[in-house]
This record gives sequence, structure tokens and C-alpha cells, in this order.
Amino acid sequence: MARRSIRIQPEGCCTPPLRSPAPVEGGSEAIVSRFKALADATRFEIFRLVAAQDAPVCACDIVDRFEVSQPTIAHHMKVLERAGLITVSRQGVWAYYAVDPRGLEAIGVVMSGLMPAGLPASSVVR
Amino acid sequence: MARRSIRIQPEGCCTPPLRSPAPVEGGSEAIVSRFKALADATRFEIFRLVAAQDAPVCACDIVDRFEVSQPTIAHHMKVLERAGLITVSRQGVWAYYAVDPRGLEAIGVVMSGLMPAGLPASSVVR
DNA sequence: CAACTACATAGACACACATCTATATTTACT
DNA sequence: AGTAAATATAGATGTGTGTCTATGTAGTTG
Repeated sequence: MARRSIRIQPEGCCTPPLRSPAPVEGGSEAIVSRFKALADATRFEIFRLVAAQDAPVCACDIVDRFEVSQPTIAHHMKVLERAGLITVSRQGVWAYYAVDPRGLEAIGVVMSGLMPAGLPASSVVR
Repeated sequence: MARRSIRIQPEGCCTPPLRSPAPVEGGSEAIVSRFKALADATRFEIFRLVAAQDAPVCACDIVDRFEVSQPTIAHHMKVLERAGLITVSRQGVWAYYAVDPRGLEAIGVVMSGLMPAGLPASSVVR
């Protein structure tokens, strides 16, 4: 818990009063869950692999390319899916994954909103 | 560990061969550490608060605005700093934090590189 | 139907981490 | 010098999570 004591504002500190950040559209939780999904090295590499393809990627290909077990891959795919970063389409026994552009877009919107004022959006994008 | 057995490619699956993603500039680890830094609700809100200001933010103000202890805030600031997302400047006893635009920019570059081909960069930025 | 394959689920386990309290360190002021 | 304040560090603790093995489920094929 925070120490809620009455603190006297020192002279040179804490001026001017802080501005409240604009609310995150879609909610902070959704964005944080997306960051969480990308905050694991294996999962980030999986996502990059899926994003590098033109067509949806078969789960078996992902299992083949990483040194973790099949259940671990399945777990990671579910995390990415629940974060809204990838979509799944199942055909028979196989599962195909593709990037959900809306997830990336949502992050991009928030990111550009965090850019310091005065800096162009081109600082966020290539 | 992954089951490294010889898997026979089924008929409709796993064609065409996967493309390898382009290497992440600055290294995947740096980007993942940035995602990690933003993947905690409290830390994300701290970052948003700092990003919403024109001037650097005094640490004491951050402590005041969150319901966690001062050492926890200090810990979070260090994580954000080590991830290259904020900069610190110390004046006397006080510490002032500001967004490091290079950190945001690095994420933006990677993000736009992950966007599905054919979609415009405006899908990543506002 | 039976065997096989692709993926998902369950449970266990080790490690990471967000948080706390207590204390140290550094700076300012009297 | 001595006290008070701002921040950092140390250590403890509970929860979260990445990974595994074992097993389940559902398609496919002989």
C-alpha cells in the first residue's frame, strides 16, 4: 500500500500540475494483454514467423520451427489469439494462423498517442 | 523439448515453405524487453502519465498518483528506463522522468514491419 | 472398426516478478 | 552537525507463467 501521508510539495518540484492521460480506446487491459502476449521471446518469434507469411501458417510448421514442445506452442497460440493478435481457422485436423491486423492497429493507435507532442507520426512509423 | 521425430507432411498442409522473418533491427531482445516493460498494468499507466506531460515528471508526483508503495514505483521506473522507454534526469534529491522517443520509435518500426503486406502504414498509425 | 495423426487439455514444477516492509543513501535546511 | 525528506536498495513473499509429460479429443485412412 502507498504511504498516504500528507506530503509538503518542495519548492522546485512538482510544478505544474500533471495532466491526466487520455483514456485508452478499447481499454487499457486489452492493450496490456497485447503487450503481455508479445513480451515473451518465443511468442514474439512465433508471431514474427506468422506475420512474415502471405498465407495462414499451419500449426505443425510452427511446432517444427521451435525448440519447444507441441503443447507449449499450443499454449502460446492461445495467448496470441486471446490477445487479438492472431486469428485461427481450422480445417480438419489442422489449424492455420494469421495475423489479425486489428490487434496491431490497436497497438499502433495507442503508441502514436504516447508520442511526445511535436514529434511527427513518422517517428512511430517507418 | 520438442519431439524431433520425422514428420511426414500431410497433403493439404504446410505448403508453401515458410518465409523467414526479416531480422529485427536492434535485436529481438531489446524489443521484447520493451514489450515486457509495458506488459504490466501499473507500469503502463505510469508510462502513459509521463507521456501525457509536456515537461519531465517528478517521481514524487508519480508516487502520489498510484496506490503502490514508493519502492514499487522506483522499481517500475527502473524497468521502464532499462527498456529504453524513459529517461531520467536528477536534480538534487528529485528525479524527473520523460519519454524516450527512441524507444517508442523502435517499437513502431517493428510493428509496421509486422503489418500484413498490402495494408497501408496508416493502419498502424492514426 | 482400428490405428494413426494433429492439436488441445490437465496437472506439475521451477523460475520470474510485482509487491511489501525495512533500511540505506543522498541532498537540503536549520 | 543534526534532522528531515526524496529516492534507491535489500530481502521476503505470494502469485503468475513458461515449460514439461501424460493424456484426451477429434479428424483421417486403411
